[in-house]
Amino acid sequence: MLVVEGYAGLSMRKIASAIGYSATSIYLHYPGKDELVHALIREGFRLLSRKIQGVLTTGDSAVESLNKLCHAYVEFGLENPGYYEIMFSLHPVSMTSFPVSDYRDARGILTVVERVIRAGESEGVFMIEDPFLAANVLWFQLHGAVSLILASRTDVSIDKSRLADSTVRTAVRALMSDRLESPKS
Amino acid sequence: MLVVEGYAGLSMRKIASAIGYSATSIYLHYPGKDELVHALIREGFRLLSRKIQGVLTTGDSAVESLNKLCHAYVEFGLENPGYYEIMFSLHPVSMTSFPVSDYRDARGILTVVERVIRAGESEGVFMIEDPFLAANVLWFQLHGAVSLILASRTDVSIDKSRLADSTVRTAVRALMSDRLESPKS
Amino acid sequence: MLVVEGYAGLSMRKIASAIGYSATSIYLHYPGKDELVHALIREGFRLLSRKIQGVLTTGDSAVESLNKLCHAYVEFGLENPGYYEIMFSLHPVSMTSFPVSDYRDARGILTVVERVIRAGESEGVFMIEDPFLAANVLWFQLHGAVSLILASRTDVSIDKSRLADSTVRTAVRALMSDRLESPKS
Amino acid sequence: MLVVEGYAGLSMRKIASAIGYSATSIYLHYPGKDELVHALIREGFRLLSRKIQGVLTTGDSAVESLNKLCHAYVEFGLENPGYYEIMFSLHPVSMTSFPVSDYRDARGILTVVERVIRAGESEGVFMIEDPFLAANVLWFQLHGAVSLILASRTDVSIDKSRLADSTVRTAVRALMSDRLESPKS
DNA sequence: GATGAATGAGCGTTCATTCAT
DNA sequence: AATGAATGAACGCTCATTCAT
Repeated sequence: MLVVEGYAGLSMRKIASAIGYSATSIYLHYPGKDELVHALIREGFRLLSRKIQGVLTTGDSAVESLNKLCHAYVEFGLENPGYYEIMFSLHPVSMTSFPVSDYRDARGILTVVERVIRAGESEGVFMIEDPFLAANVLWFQLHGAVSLILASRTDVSIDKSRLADSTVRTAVRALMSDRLESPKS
Repeated sequence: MLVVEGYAGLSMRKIASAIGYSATSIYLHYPGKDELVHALIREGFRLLSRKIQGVLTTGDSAVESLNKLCHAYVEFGLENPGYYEIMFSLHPVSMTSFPVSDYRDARGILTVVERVIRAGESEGVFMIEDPFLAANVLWFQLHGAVSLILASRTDVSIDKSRLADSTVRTAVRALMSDRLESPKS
Repeated sequence: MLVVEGYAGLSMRKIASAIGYSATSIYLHYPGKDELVHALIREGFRLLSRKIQGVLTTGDSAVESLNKLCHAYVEFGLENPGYYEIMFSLHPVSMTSFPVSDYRDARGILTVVERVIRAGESEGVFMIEDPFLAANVLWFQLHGAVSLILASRTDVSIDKSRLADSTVRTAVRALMSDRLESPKS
Repeated sequence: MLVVEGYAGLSMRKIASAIGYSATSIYLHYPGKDELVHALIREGFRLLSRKIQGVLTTGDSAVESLNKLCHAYVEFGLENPGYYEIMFSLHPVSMTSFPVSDYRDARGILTVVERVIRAGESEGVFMIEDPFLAANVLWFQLHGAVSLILASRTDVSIDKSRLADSTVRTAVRALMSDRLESPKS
């Protein structure tokens, strides 16, 4: 349902009728809508996490790893627009009481990126002052692409996969040439 | 209203009472909510466009221009979360029948970026194969930052302005070092 | 509706269908159920107040006044069980945010009683230490009768009007013989 | 549960989780909610009955007995608002099919009162024409006090225990001075 | 004796929209 | 140009109850 209509189209009633149960039945498994969405978010992170873990191969160079990782992320986003929306775009106001612990999985993904970046530093191919900050910026780049493509905000004249490819290439290359000083703030 | 509550908090009733008119009166000016939001989107693009135009100064180098432009964009997003949301994140489903022509303003902004990039090429400081593609990728980077910051998905331990600064710096630098071949797709 | 089903049977939907309107329409006149019930309570007090005022005649002795007043109160309760319930029995939990000012009307009624009691003192027929306290106790007596009769808790073998009469007589006489000391608490 | 939330807060689900059983299990012991509440009502009467029996001492004068009895009743009501509510205020509509026999306990309490009144007559301190009627009126007085205090309808400026004391005193004294003719109805 | 799964009915409420005036 | 009155649809949610196990 998330895929088709996005979060806005996600109502207890619709879910119920979609799965062939009464709306009441959902409340047997989740205390309320918040918790259900919450569970979906966790599931989304689990899927993304698995996909990312699955793509990494020991023996790969840092650049190769990063490339795979970025492509996996973008692919996940484009293939799971509903999950992606609740994971990364759902307005905070709708997310009251969502346990911070559940974002640990998300952090976990960022940590993987960070680790690859550090590996690249060891290999001498990346030169980063603040790997965590760099991981965030990388994430922004990928998210920007996924987000705008999903929101159909990109020019139809450009192929989406070309956009994705360029984004990933730019993102990875940015790390390779990043030998300038970091902000002093 | 958009600023305070975001798109979710935007209802005809609330708008009506906020402007001191009856809800019915809105329908004298807009056929429906879609068209009203549509108008708001145009207004948003007008604001962003004006902000970006206002920041550019003749005589600036391409890099300087690009820096200013990027910062202006990010600033606009962070200062106008509601506008930003409907301009770039609102789910397509809610946007049926939105005339494509209205995205011309948006395109206009991209075109400005593209022009600056071309100027940088003339100056010899940028080396880009496909300036339009590059402009899009640049946009993705900025949007990713704005979007995730607005959605409160960034680690609280990192200062938001530092995130923004790093993003802009990375984005601009990416253009400067982009001397590799473009995708063959 | 209150008459037939009591407060428990008072739902926005039922009201709506009872008056031949949609449930939504009620919200055009009252912000919510609380306020609607609130308005009903005020209306109830207005009715009771009018009934009590209407029964008092200048020239009556205090005892006569009190008798009429008590009978009017009991009669009101028995004839308007729904109103009576929300006025005097509705559980406080359902009454959050009910402006205290609205109970001023209720107080007003008590004040009338108090005034009559003071008049009786002047006439030398009542001897009361604390007229306000006495007015409350009198109220308790009447309310007890109304409340239990409405709740069908009285023995069916006793005629309800006889119960009411006895209650009123006892209540009035209690004031006449009250020449003992008041509590020292 | 009745004590904390009153009848309104009494749901099968809540009861079930409170006693550590499933909601379904309750139906093994009671055909439905009505019967369960019914049982609670009986339990309430048992508690009240025991309290009243326990307070009576052989050797007490009728007046003393009556005083103790009245205080016990009021105390029970104020201490067990939930029980008191279902015993004496619950709307008849919710009580369809409640066997009248179960009110025998209630009657029993009234009978105790009646007996004390007759004892007082023998002692020459009470002069009552219809002891059963008088017992009812006495009950009304006490119930009125309990009911209005529980419903938070009394003026906050008057101490509740003072209200209770005055009520009891008035009630007892009413019997002592009741030497006038009864209604002719 | 006990339960998990399931449900229909109902709740108060909000929404975008229409229409006669 | 403006509005009050009205509505159907939908929302999240709670309830007492049933039934197969």
